[in-house]
Amino acid sequence: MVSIKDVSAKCGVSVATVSKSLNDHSDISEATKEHVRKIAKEMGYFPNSSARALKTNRTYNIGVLFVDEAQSGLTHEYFANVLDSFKVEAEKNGYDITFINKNAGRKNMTYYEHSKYRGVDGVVIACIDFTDPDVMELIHGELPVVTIDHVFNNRTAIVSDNIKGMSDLLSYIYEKGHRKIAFIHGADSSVTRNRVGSFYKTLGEMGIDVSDDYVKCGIYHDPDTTAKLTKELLELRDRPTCIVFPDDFSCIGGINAIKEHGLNIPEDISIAGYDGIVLSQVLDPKLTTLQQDTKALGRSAAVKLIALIENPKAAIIERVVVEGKVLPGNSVGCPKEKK
Amino acid sequence: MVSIKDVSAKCGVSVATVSKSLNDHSDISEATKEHVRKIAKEMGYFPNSSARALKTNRTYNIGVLFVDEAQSGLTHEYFANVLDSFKVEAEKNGYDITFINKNAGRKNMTYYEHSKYRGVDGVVIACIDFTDPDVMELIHGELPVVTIDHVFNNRTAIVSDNIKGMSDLLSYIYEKGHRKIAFIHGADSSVTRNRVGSFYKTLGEMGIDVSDDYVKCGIYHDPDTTAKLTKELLELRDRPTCIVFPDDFSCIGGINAIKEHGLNIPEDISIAGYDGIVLSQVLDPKLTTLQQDTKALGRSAAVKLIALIENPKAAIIERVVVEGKVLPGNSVGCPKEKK
DNA sequence: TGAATTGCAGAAAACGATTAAGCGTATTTT
DNA sequence: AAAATACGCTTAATCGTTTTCTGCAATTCA
Repeated sequence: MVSIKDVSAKCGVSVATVSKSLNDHSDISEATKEHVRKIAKEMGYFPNSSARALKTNRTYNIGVLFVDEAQSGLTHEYFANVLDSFKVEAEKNGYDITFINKNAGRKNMTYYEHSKYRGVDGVVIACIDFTDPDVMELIHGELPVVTIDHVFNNRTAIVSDNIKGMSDLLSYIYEKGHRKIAFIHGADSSVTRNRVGSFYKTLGEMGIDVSDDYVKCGIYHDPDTTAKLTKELLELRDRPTCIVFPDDFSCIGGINAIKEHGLNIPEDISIAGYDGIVLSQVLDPKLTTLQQDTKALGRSAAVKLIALIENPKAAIIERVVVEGKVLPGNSVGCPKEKK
Repeated sequence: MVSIKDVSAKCGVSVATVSKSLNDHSDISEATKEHVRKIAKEMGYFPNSSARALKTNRTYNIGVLFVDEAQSGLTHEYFANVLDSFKVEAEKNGYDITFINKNAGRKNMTYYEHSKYRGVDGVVIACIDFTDPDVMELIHGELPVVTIDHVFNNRTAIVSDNIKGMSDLLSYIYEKGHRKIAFIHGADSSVTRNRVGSFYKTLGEMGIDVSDDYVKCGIYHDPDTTAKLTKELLELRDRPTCIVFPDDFSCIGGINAIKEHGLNIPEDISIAGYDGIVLSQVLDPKLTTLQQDTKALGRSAAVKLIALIENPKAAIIERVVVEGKVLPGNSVGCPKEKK
C-alpha cells in the first residue's frame, strides 16, 4: 500500500507537509496543498487507519452492542431495522461500525475491554440485557455511549415512546368497542414497565377496571410462551375480547393458540401486536399494531452519538423520544358480545 | 488505557519481554512469563489493536460487503441469517467484523480502498451486484476474499445448491400432480441462472414442455413486481397450476395478486417460495419452499475465509456447495383440473 | 537599512506494539 | 581450559501517521 512517505518522495516535500496538506492545515500554501492532493490521488494514497488511530486516538469506528441471549440482534427484525438506519447515518459521517462482543482476540474480554482494545470512538447499545454487569461497566466507563430503548441517568438515550404508543393503541382498541382488554407483556425492562404502566393508566382513565387475570408476563420474541399464555387467557371464565401481545413476532404463537382453540380473528377475538415490522403486515389477518419508527430511532442514535464523540466538551445527556403510530390492520374488530 | 510500557515498569522488565511473554515466545523463561501475565491481568492490560495492526499488518478484522441497491442486507432476512452465522463463527476465532462501504472517512473510497484503509484481513461478499466494477476491483485485489452465492474463478465461493434445490422443489411439486408449472425468477445473476437452468432441465427430464409464457423475469425481494407478473400468469388462457416465486418475501405480492383474482391457495392454484425464512412459515397458507441452510453458508464462509487469511501459502480456491431442503407447507396442493 | 513579522516547510518526537540483533552469564563440548 | 552453545533478557529499529517546534526567506514596519 502506498504510504505518506511514497507521496512525499514523489512530491519532493517532507512527510509532514504531505500530512498537513491532506489535512488542510493552514500553514501550507494553497499551491503546495493542491500539488500534494493531486499526486496523492494519482498514487491512490489513503491513510492507514491504524497508524492514524494510534497517533490521534480516534478510529472513526463505532462499536455496536446488539445482542440478546436468544440470538443476535441481526435476525431480530425490529433491531435489524434500527441498526440499518444507524449504520446509514454513521457511514454518512465517515464512521464505520464494528460489533462488540466478548471474544475479541480469542481472549475473553468484557464489552468495555473489547471497546478499548478496538479503540472505538463510541458505543451504541440496544437489544440487550441492560442489567448485565458487563453492560454496566460500559455505562460507567469513559467512552461516549448512547442507549436505545433503555434509559440510564448519566447517558444519552433514544427511546421509543412506549407510554404514548401503548396509550394510542389502547385508544384505538377502545374505540372499536373493546372493554375487556388483556395484555401479555414481555419480560421486565424499562420498555416493559412503560408499556405496562401506560396500560393500567390508560385503561384506568377510560374507567376500566383491569382484572389481574388479564395481565400476564411473557417473553419478547417468543411465540411459544405467548401461545401458552394466550391459551390461559382463552380458558378464563370471563374471556377478554382483545389481547395485546408483547410484539408482532410473538403474535404468531398467539394466533396459533387462538386458531387451535377454534376461534377466528377478529370475529371471535381481537388481537394487537407491537413494533409494526414487515411481518405484521403480511400475517393473515393483517395485524393491528403500533409501529415504532425504527428509521428515526437508528438515525437519532447515530446523530447523538457522533455529537458526543466530536464535541466531548458539550457532552449533554439527552433524552430523545421517538413516537410511533398505530398501524390499523384487520386483527381488531368490534366485540359482538352484549355482556 | 494501560499500555505495555506500564506493565513493563511494574514488572521490572523491558517492554520487549512483556510483549514476548504475552505472545508466548520461546526465549522467555516460564517464570517471567507467568509473572508478566499475572501483572498484566491485574492491571487490566489489553494490547492496543491499532498499534499491533500497524506493526504486524494484521487487524483480526474482517470486512463484510452486504449491501444491495434496494436496502442493506441487514433487513433482508435471508442475508441477515447468513451474516449472523458468519459473525458467530468469526468471533469464535477472535475476528471482529466491520462493514465495508464507499463512505469511509468521509471520502469517497471504493470498497477495495476502504478495505485497505481499514486494513481488514479479508472480505466476505454477499447480497450485492456482483457486476459492480468496485466489486470486481476487490475480486482482483490481493486481499483474501470469499464470496457467497456467486462464483468467481479465482476466488473461494460458498454457494447454496440452487440446481439441486430447484430440482428438489420441482420434484415435490411434480409429485403433487402438477404439470403446468410457472416460474417467476429474479434478476439475472449466477443464482438465477442456476435456478432457471435447473428449472428447464428438471422439467425437461420429467417430459414437460415449458411454455415461454410460464417463465417470467422478475426481481428478488420485490412483492410489487411479483404481483404484476403473477397477474399476467393468471390471465393466461392456459393458466399454470403452480407458480414458483423468486423468493419467500416476494411471495407476498404473488399471494395478494392471487387473492385479488378471487382464487384460493392451494385449492385453485399452488405456489412455492424459495429461501425458507421464518416469514415463509407464518404466512397463511404456510409456504412450501426450499429452505437454504443459512447457518452452514455463513459458517463455511467464515471458516474458509479465516483459513485463507491464516494460511496464505496453502491458499486453495474452493467451492463449497451447501444443500437446502424442501420445506413442505400448505401452499402446494393437488391440481384439480383433469385437462 | 535594520528589525520585526509573517508565511511556509522541514526535522523530529511520539503513539503502542513487535521483533531482529546483541550481549552477558552459565552450561556444554572438545 | 578454551571454545562453542544455549538461555534469558535488553536495545533499538520499525510500522505510518500527526503535531510541536524550529528555521529560513520574504515581506512589512520603523
